[in-house]
Amino acid sequence: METTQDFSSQKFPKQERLTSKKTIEELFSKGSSVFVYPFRLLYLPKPFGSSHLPSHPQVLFSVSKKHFKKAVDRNLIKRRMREAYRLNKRELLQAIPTHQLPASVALIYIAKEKIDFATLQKKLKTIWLRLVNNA
RNA sequence: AAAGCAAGCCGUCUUAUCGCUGCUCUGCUCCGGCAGAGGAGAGGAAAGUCCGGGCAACACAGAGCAUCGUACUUCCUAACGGGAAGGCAUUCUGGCAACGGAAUGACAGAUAGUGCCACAGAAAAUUACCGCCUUUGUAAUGAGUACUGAUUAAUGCAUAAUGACUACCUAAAAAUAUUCAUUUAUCAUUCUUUAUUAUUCAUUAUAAAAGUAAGGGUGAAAAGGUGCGGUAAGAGCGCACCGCCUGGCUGGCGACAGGCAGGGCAUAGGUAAACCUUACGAGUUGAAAGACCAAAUAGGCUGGCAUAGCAAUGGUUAGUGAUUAAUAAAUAAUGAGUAGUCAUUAAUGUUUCUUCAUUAGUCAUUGCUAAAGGGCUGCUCGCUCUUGGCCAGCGGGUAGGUUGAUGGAGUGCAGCUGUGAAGCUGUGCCUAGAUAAAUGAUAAGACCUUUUGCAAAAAAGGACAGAACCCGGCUUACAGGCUUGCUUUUUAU
RNA sequence: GGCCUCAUAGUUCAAUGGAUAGAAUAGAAGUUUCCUAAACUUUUGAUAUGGGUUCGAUUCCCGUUGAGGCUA
Repeated sequence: METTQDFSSQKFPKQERLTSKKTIEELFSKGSSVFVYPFRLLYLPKPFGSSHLPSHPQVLFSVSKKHFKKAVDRNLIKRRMREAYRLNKRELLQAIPTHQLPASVALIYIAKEKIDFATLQKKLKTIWLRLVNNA
């Protein structure tokens, strides 16, 4: 496991995604949030004294069905968000010291219209910096 | 060639980099996975969830009722509210017509019953009302006839009066008769006008009775339609044609069509996407169903150890009592003896032993109970707080995982059967399988569309839309392109 | 994923299949007032949408769109 500490990897395997229903519920009920248009970011810090150190947070991307009725649009935005995170993962993770990394992060798309990939990337970086300052 | 309509088909492509999810192979592994290579990875509607089926769990003797759905016929199909072929109706259209063509149709039943049909209208379904017609009564008006009265005029083998003549008689006269005249009066007839009465006819009004359903401004809809006859007036009352109903016949598997005979038209208005009737069908719930594996945790269960209580049995220990036997010392008595001392006895004491009883403890076994301690009030009940252990096994089961779950009522081609939907045979082909949920992002190019532009080129954009167990349909959305057929127009030969 | 309900003026609601679709309130204009408020008068709907049944549809039936709810 320690060998996968390599930040240079642009991979985004399943361990780095948030899949557990329970932790999602916990995140949405207890997590603190940061808001930068067009995102809202929910995060949950690591449980105190947990022995095993995850090298990366578990991330979840979400788009509201109310704002985007069609599944095609939701899929497109989620894919763009995922790519933005994946391609900038190294930079983003190095910005935060390892012990301060949140355990789980939910990235929620708030805007009501589609945004192109470049600006999406920029906004993702700014909201991540806000998260760093808050933590 | 262009345009329109219809049917069918396709529905962006290529490369690079970085990724995502399965599959196969190889290697490594701490057996959880990891690495490398190869190859695969959204649709015609994947959508809506409107029908139907598979599959699964539960329910279920059978039948009926209720509820829901379907509704021209025959066929196709696993099934269907889908499809095919037909029938009928409506609309449009070609044609002089016969006869076609196209589109649409929730297209069973209103002659089983109930309900509703606003406004208008006589009336919305029983027929009633008005009206028409006939008869009768009454009234009025008009006409005719008759009677009566009045009136006017005319007429008269009428009457009377007067006069004359004649006859008779006579003195004369009167009277009588005849004839004539007169015109007065009366009467009669006719006519004019008028009145009354009666009657007849007509009209009107009114009342009653009978007939009738042709007509009655309306309305979406008015009790078969049109014509002729017929009638007091009318009426299928009769007849012709059309429509309707009934029953045979012929053709068709059938829906139905054709024709014949009869009924004379009624229990016949519309509405069943009003209730309803008839026939047929439907058990309920959905893959987040269901099946399996299974951490952690927990007053689940079982066993063992430990704990607390109660009861019984047995063992053991101790005490007490009784009993039996033994017994040293002390005490008492007796004897020997001055005494010490010695001996004997004692229903006395002590100790030990046997047996029995009882009490207490402890142990074991068995059975039962789980509680115990504290607080609130002294007790009971009640409430409340603390403790309620350790080990092993088992069961259910949470997180999680596996499965269900992707090759099938699949599809291209050919042949055969069938009008066709479709079926059968042969042969070839195909292969998404995610699970907070992959199938992408970026860059470059090609293709297409739009805008600007003479052009070159530039800019913007790439339809509708994303599998979630699977399949058959239906519905809805859709830029653009291709093929075929039909129609129209233009050009050329 | 599955199931159910609803849609009427700007807003909140009403309506038996029967016709100009009402009520309250808001908005606009006017009257009143020195001005405002209050009061009074007038005005504002393609009944979400497209079809069908019916003589006639807000109402009945079908399709589409949107909103809300239930289930796990």
